[in-house]
Amino acid sequence: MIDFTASADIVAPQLLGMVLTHNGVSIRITEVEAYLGSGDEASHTFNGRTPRNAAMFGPPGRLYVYVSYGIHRNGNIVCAPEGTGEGCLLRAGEVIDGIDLAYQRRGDTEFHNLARGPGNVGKALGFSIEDNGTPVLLSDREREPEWVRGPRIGISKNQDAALRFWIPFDKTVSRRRGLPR
DNA sequence: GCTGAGATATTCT
DNA sequence: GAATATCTCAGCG
Repeated sequence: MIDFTASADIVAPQLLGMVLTHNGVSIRITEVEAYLGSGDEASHTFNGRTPRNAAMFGPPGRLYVYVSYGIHRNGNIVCAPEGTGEGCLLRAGEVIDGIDLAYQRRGDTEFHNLARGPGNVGKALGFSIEDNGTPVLLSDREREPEWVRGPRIGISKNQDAALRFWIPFDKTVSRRRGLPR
């Protein structure tokens, strides 16, 4: 079982390949990003505690959901001891259960696009603001999959930090503008 | 495959 | 009141 009181960049690779179940849909996690508490300018918690990011300072192993660009619901798993403010952003996954429900929420699309990209993960799993602080349902994985780490995506600060973790060559991992596979 | 534009909650001044 | 944000989609090649 994962020790969620560890730092986010320690927990992140352990999440890869695990099955997350929420609101009737299960995904196998294929891509995550770690956001640290201090010294990480890109983290929501960098400028201290606010009503929005309160859940990230709460007990680890819980959910932190926030609205991105006013449109998307992005989900994080809270890491590190309570009060630290670290988390792992769920960037992509492969839907393995509740597929009908996922299609219903996402509309007609390619199968591997169902939970490809952070906003789409939130949509497929039906994240909402009310889910803040709710426990995360994770299955144990049988063995650790192969994974790699690299720079994060879609942020404007501290891009050089290699805090993105993903399973290489997986169809469901978001391939952003001309970045390495 | 790549580019450009749009959407609004939250925070900062 | 203004700026920013852990993006996504349609439209084109």
